[in-house]
Amino acid sequence: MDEPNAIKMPMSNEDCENFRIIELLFFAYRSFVTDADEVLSEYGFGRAHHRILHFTNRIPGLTVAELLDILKITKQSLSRVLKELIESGHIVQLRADNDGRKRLLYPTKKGRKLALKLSQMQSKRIETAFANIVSNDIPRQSHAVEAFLQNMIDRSDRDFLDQLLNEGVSVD
Amino acid sequence: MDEPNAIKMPMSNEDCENFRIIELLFFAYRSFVTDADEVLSEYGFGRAHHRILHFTNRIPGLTVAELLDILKITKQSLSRVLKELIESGHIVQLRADNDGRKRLLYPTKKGRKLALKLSQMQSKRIETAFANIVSNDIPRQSHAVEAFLQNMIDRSDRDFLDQLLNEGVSVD
DNA sequence: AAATATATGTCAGGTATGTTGACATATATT
DNA sequence: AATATATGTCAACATACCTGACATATATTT
Repeated sequence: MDEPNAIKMPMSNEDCENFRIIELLFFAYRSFVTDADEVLSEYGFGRAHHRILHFTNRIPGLTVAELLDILKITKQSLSRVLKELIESGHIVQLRADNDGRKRLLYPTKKGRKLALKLSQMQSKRIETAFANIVSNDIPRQSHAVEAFLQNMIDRSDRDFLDQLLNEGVSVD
Repeated sequence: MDEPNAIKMPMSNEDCENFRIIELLFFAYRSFVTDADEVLSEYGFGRAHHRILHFTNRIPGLTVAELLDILKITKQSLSRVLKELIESGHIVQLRADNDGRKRLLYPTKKGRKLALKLSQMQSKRIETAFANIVSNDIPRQSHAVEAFLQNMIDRSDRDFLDQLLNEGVSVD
């Protein structure tokens, strides 16, 4: 009964200056996190495991409370995933000498190895993205950022998206 | 029975050059997406709704298949969320003239308005992040990227994280 | 010493967003 | 007429988050 009232004009940069950056962030981040997924699934792990493993390796001896603060999730949510990482021998908990309530989290050798493997995969993508920023992107810093994000996106996505978002769709 | 074998050394840049970028991406992206959450929840919407709404506004008249390709989710998953956006009057579907099977997605006035509101929130953070790249970050493009990502992170997180990740934790 | 606060863990149930597999329908194409 | 394509829908399930309530061990305060 309502007439559809469909708006057929695409949103333009006049509406919002940073559409391109907004979208690049979305796709770049997706490619970035997806790198690790395949390896993680071999262990029956997900992204939640990855985050915990990463920060435990990066800040060995951090407490559960600190980890919760970093990840901004609830202890119940952390608990389940952390338990699996402990059972699989990737992380250990040690009682703090100065305060017996605190449980300090440390990676094991196994945990360190996996964390490095995952980080190096992500690092490789980042390295390539930096390397492929061509020098005529320098004049404006925003261009370097834009180029970086663009380069972070999977090749398979990049062409498809560029076509869709830049050439656009006919507005009849 | 197993001795813990806890590793107490933090991972360093020698292990992996881009730890800093990896972490900045994580926190920057989190701040970026969290901007919209509060507004979305007023409508009973989540991030899935946001993504659909965004691309429907950005590419009005896109098909369901194209949207699935962009979001890389299943049609069953899309369906549930899209249905809510249609029922709430943010998106309409119109039959394609040239192919009656296709349902073209368009925002309504209401949908356009919400999409713009959300984009402008995110754009504001991006704008500020660009503006606060100080000029001595220019020499290397990577510095501009790093500064940008750093500036994208919520103030409240930034100081806490900087302390935790740079000054580190005592390794006894 | 007793009361309280802190750090952690756990039980139980709920939500949002994704998945797979099977099947239905309408429209195009061969 | 047969097949392919675009979409929708039913059902069951997985992951990763949530809230609320309660338990336990250790520190700190009174």
